[in-house]
Amino acid sequence: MTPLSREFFERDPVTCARELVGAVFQWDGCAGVVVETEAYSEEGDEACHTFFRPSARKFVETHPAGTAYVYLNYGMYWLTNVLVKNGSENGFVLLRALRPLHGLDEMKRRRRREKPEDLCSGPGKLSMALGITGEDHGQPLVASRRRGFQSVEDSLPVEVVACPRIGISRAKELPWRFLESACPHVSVKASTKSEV
DNA sequence: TCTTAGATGTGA
DNA sequence: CACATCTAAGAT
Repeated sequence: MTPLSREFFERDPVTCARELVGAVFQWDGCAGVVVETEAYSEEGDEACHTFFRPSARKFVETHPAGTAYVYLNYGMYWLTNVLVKNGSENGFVLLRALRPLHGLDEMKRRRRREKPEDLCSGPGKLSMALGITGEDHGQPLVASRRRGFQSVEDSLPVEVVACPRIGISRAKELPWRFLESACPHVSVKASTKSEV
């Protein structure tokens, strides 16, 4: 296990989203394997916040790669993203699902659910299980021992599939959702299967 | 297992 | 007013 450095997030969002699947995300006492992500691109992606929110463009300008971008969705769910930034292809990776590893009791308490598959199987659930809120918006997810990503070298390779993103109304066709194939902890099973 | 309606706050 | 969601409830 070695921490992902800022350089990891200084590439394009699609590559980062795909490669984050299989990494471990830890947040204080809780941790889980990333099993589902989505990429959002600052340029040419109408579903990205930067497309219709000046404040999001400002956020990209004023923060380094690896910063948490957290916002409230549908009035009640926090969604957790990582800023990806290399100068030419900026964007975000949305964390959509984890397979819980540590801190299950705390997750269960926050989620008011018992089954492990119900704890982090969706972006709103994930943030709730870990206790991520708007307070964490703008906080770094690199260069911290307790909060951030770890690569797992000695794990078996997982099969990652790409398919269209979920729950958006624009740019629906882009296959920028990445998930671990046949994993019971994802939010929605893969539709159009194309192995990566 | 699936489909549906309703709760809810904020940026533009 | 749209929105990168979730849950309970009801039908199948």
